[in-house]
Amino acid sequence: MNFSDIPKAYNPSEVEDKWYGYWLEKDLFRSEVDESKKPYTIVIPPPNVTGSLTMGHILNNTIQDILIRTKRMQGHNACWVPGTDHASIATEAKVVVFLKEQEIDKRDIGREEFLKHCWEWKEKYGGIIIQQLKKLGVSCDWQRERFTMDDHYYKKVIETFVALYKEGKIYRGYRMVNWDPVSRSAISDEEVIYRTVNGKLWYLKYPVRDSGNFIIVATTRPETMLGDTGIAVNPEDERYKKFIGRKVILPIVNREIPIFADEYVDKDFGTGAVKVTPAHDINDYEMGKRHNLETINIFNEDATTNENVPDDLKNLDRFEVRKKVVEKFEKLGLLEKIEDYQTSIGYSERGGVPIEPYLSEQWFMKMNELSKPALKVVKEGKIKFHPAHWVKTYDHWMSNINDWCISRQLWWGHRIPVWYCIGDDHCEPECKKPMVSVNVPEKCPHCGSKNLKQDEDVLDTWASSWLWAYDVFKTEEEQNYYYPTNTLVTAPDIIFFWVARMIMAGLHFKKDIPFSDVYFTSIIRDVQGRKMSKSLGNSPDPLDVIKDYGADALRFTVIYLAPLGQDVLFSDDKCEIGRNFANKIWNAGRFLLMNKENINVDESLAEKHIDFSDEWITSRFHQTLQQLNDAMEKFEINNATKIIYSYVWNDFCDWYIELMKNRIYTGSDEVKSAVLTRALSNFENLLKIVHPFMPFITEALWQLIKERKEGESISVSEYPEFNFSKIIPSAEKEMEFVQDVISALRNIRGEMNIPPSKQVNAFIKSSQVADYQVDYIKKLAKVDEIRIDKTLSKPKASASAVVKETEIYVPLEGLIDLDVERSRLQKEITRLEGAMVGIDKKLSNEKFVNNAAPEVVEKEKMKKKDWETNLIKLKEILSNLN
RNA sequence: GGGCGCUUAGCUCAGCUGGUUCAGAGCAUCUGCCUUACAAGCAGAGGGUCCGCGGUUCGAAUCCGUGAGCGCCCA
Repeated sequence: MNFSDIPKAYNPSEVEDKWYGYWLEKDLFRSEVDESKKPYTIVIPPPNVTGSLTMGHILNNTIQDILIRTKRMQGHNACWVPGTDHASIATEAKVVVFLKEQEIDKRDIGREEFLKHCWEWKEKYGGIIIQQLKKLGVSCDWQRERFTMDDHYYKKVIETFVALYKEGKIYRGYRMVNWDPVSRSAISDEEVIYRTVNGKLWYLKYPVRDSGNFIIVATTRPETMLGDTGIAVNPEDERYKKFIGRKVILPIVNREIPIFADEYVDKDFGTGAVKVTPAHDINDYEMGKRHNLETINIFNEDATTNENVPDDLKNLDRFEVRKKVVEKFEKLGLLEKIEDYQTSIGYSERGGVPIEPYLSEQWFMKMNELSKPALKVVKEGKIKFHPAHWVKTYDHWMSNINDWCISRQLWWGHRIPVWYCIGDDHCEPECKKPMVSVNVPEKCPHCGSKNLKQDEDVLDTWASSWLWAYDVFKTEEEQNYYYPTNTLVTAPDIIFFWVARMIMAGLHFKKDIPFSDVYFTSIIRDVQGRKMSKSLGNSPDPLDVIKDYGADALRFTVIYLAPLGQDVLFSDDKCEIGRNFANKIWNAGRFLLMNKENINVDESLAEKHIDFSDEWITSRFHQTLQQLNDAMEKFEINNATKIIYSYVWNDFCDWYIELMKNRIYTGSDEVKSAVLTRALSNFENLLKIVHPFMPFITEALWQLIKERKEGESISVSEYPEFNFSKIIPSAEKEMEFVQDVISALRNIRGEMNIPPSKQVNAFIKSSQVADYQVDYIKKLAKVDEIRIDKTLSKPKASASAVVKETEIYVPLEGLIDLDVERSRLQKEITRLEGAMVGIDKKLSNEKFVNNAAPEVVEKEKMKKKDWETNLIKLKEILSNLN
């Protein structure tokens, strides 16, 4: 191949599809049970099947891919199970809207027909997100792709319901729930989002029966007065004591309702008297139970008024009826006043409208027993959270957990496996009992009737996805092998919805934790710090970003910007970080490949002609590897990118490649071969540690630098192993010295404004500089001739520097500006003097010398000695400047 | 009201269990360069009372207390 044809700039689009296709074709991400290997398992947080990829998914899945690719290369049996979630309420809402556009109401077409539309919808839009994920380069085992409504999984969800029912952990109850009037379904506490809104407080006057008095109540929801069945005051409230036990006439409705005392009432809120609507407020409901109040439901399922209100107010929307009620009060002269009032209102996460506290028959799961062990494993550290501070949030929620409302008045989802006998005339009282069973019961066990009806409701989506960590594995054998999984990577906003519930399910049904580590990702925001949302239009389409910058660039950038536990402020153009980095790697590879055309690669020379720069880069590599392993171990993935970036750019490219050029261009054939052979091997190691982060470019280069056999891939190559003996302090020290000398010379050039085209010479007063270093210094500092002599004296009209007691002079007859040189030297002297003051203060402080660790004191003394020498020399140079 | 997190260079952020001048990186800025891997680049430079106050300590960006501002979660 002619490597000179390799383009100067990395072009991701040419590379990505090709290699992703190759990986899939060679089935490299397939995992099967293999007892001889240790599994490393991740289950994907299943995205909504009909959703599309967001930046959050990018971050989340990149992290998973980094973990799984690293482990795969390190020899684990890496298994990443992908899949999607049916997202009951979200998907159903979309289909409802879609049908509505064709003027179809789901109630008109019925359940069967509606579900057909849902499946069609799923076929049409499901899988888009999976295709998008593939563009990101993720290494999932696609043969294991699961869907929460697959037959197998569906059955498991149903079996779980039945099992928990039999254990007495699931029950049916008539309760006040969070009702979403748009989807006409109950939702869980966690799906309610509270927002502070500017509302009003209406003061309504209720006439007290048989007296000329009124009681004034303040309310944020005047329309609910139609369902009022009592007035409550605090028993200690002197203002109202005389009214307790009397009745008021409820205006408009003309119902007599009692005035009673209850501790719950806050004397300082409003007027101190509150209206009580047991059917439409959770606190009122509790009070109603305590005082045997009537419960009057005034709303239909869609929050329009029902037959329990006066005729002229029937069938009105809740906000419309509010207006009318207030108008009526005003007309009756019973509206005392209206105040502005800030209040917190619960909105449905899905419907986007205020939720309605609503009494209905629902299925609940008892959480108390399930939550206790789930809290314990996290508090004891059996499951580790990253960052750890989420433990507190988890603890708080788990300790205050309520029973979980698991039924939804929806059709798309896992239909509750409960049947009711609607029997015939022969029904027994027992026939009222629900029949809970995995399979359709043939007949009522009590009356023998075959006239049965299944519960209309489906289960909360999370009541299916909480089994995800094990039921994605279909066989006992697989579950035993892959479960518990290793790491869960997820967004912190579903810590309760999903993480907590998976832990409960895992412990209860599998008797073991579902994963040992949970990585909570950052939240991606826009540059102004706003959450990304469709309505704001501030959410970039990741596929566009991939098109513009490349998947590797996007992956790298997002991780580079995402420290553990911190939000990420993202904009497309930040992907330049990753794109430039990819380009840097590409060109390093290009450099090596171009030289490969003229230089033989000869493995037998790999250990020949080694100098300090070779030892140094190896030493740096192993130090990098050590830091990298450590960072990955601690889930500091963001830190890992910085470690890699710095090694690739600052060590490998800036110094190693630059140093190598001397020998590559001017060495003997054998030297050239030795240097290039080693360089390619070093580069291969570099590619391997970058690969989990940037899989495409590293694969492309890995395939180019050596002949590879069909089916080989960097993604299944062996990860480099840290070797302590490869860290060579002497080589690092020598390199540091050479770097310092070069930097000093470059600094002189820069400060003196000497263009690169202008050659200069240098004098070095030292016995430290070895001949073989001189070539490197010449090349990198662009110096023509270097004279080394430990006795030389300073040449006239020269700029100077002192590096580790070595004096460097650059004669600049005619070029030097003495003022510039003076200020250069003075700056360095000032810096050193400042440092000396600090160190003198320390060392003359007896308490420091006595209390500090001896090695710290020793270090300070050494520093002082070095700086002192340099300082003296610099001052001497400055005073002799001419 | 309770809990959590954040505040370090113009911007975005690193700085682990106090100790190398510890005050850093990237971007942005300024200067000089198309030096045969890379201008998506190279070399050099400028830039900060580490939010305020108090404490512990020989020594604090780092630990403790407190105040202010910002953000998130829960009630």
